[in-house]
Formats: sequence, structure tokens, C-alpha cells
Amino acid sequence: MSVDDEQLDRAFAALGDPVRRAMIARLSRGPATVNELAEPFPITTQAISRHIQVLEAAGLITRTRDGQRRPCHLVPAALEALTSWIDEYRLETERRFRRMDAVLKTVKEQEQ
Amino acid sequence: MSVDDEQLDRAFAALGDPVRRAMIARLSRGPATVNELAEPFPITTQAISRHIQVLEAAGLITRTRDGQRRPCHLVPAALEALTSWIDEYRLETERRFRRMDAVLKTVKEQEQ
DNA sequence: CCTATATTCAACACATCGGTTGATCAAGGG
DNA sequence: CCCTTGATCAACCGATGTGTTGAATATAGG
Repeated sequence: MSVDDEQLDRAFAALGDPVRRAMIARLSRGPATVNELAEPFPITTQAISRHIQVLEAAGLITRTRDGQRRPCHLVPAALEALTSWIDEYRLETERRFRRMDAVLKTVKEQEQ
Repeated sequence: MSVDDEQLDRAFAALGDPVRRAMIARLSRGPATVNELAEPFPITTQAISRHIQVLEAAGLITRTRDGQRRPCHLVPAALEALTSWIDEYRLETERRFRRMDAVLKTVKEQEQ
């Protein structure tokens, strides 16, 4: 469980950077190499390479080999793990809000 | 749009810390004060106070006043914004995978 | 009023992050 | 074979993050 927790750490922290989020958006449209991912940004390929390592360590992407290229592929299951985590607490909160609303409603009715 | 983007930065980065995620989990079960949120952790109340400021700046929680207490409340809509962002790219990726599977299938059939 | 409680502010230490430059490694192509 | 291209490694730098301690603020309550 502490392993999963560290993966959550890494995954959420990885998404807390606009460059890496843009890379995720790009990869949702298909695999891309380091140079392809670097192209839209005014930073060095080395910096992009490290962003990729962060995403890979977070489990959000995997890499294959194609000659001297190392294409990146998005891992939808990893994204799903994040939404699951978030939804658990969002839904609990919304259920609580609905219960509270119901209570307030009955109180109001009894006052009348 | 850059404003929303900064909120995404802050929100995802905020969730990239196990203490803050635990605070989110706690708050999904109901509002809590600074001291209540601090109780499970072996760190000072000041540190917790700053974690709360991070969550508030990310829009993930709001705060009310109750005498000298400052209870925190989870904001489910903020969580929903995060899952929406993630799902956009996860679903796109899954659609792409399905298209690719279909293509592979027809290729196989034609080979036979 | 005076004191205790809840919370925050300020200054500091230390680690991590995100970028740079320069060197290195590995695979391809003339 | 060499040279180019794709990618990574290593060392460094400034900024940011997370914790500490100590002081300050504000409300509660006898």
C-alpha cells in the first residue's frame, strides 16, 4: 500500500507541471519521441528527457524502442487510478452534502 | 485560460503530497479544524496550517469561521475539474487504442 | 481583565525541482 | 568506417517546497 501511495505521489506531482501536462495531452493523440515532444517547448531536449523520466517513474507513460528512437506511450490505466482516487472522496463529499440538504429540508418543514 | 492552468498546477501539485491527500480524505467525511487535521500527523500545527493554505490556494477547500476555529470544507467541484482534465486524455487514448485494435483485426482477416 | 486556546506570521535550514551546459553513448546512413 | 542523429548522463545553479522554532494575533471564557 505504501508503494501505491508513492505512485500516487509521483503521478499527481508529475501532473503539477504544465510542460508535463502538455506532454500528456500530446501523447493522448498518439506515441511520440523525445524530439517530437520537445518541439513545442522553448527548453532543451535534456530537460524534456527528464520530464519524460518523471512521467515514466510515475507510471503514466511507458517507452518502447524503434531504432535509435524511444517513443513514449500514454498508459490510460494510470490515469484511471488517479480519477478513481479523486472520485472516491468527491462522491463521499457529495453524498454528505445531499444528506445535509435533506436534514435541513425536514427541519424547515417542522418549523412551519 | 492561463488562470485555469495555474489552478490545475496548484491542484495537482497539492495532491502530490501524502499529508495533503490524507487531509482531503479526512475532509470528505466532514469539515475539520486545523487542530483536528493536525492530530494524525507527527508534524507541527504550523506545518499543517501551511498545507491548508496550499489546498485553499488550489481551490480544493474553503474555510469558514466558527469563533476562534477556522473549519475547512472540501470543494467537490474542484475535484471534479481534475477528473475532467484527466478523463479527456484518458478517453481519447482509449478510443485510439480501440481504433488501432480494429485496424489490426481487419489486417489479420485480409492476410488469411 | 487576564489567561488559555486556535491559528497564523516570520525567519531559518535543508531537500528537491527544473532548467542550463558539456560530455557521452548508441544506432543509422552515406 | 566515419559522421550524424536521438537520447541520456553529470555537474551545477537558482527557485520552490516542507519542515522547524519563536513570536504574534484573535477569540473564548472564568
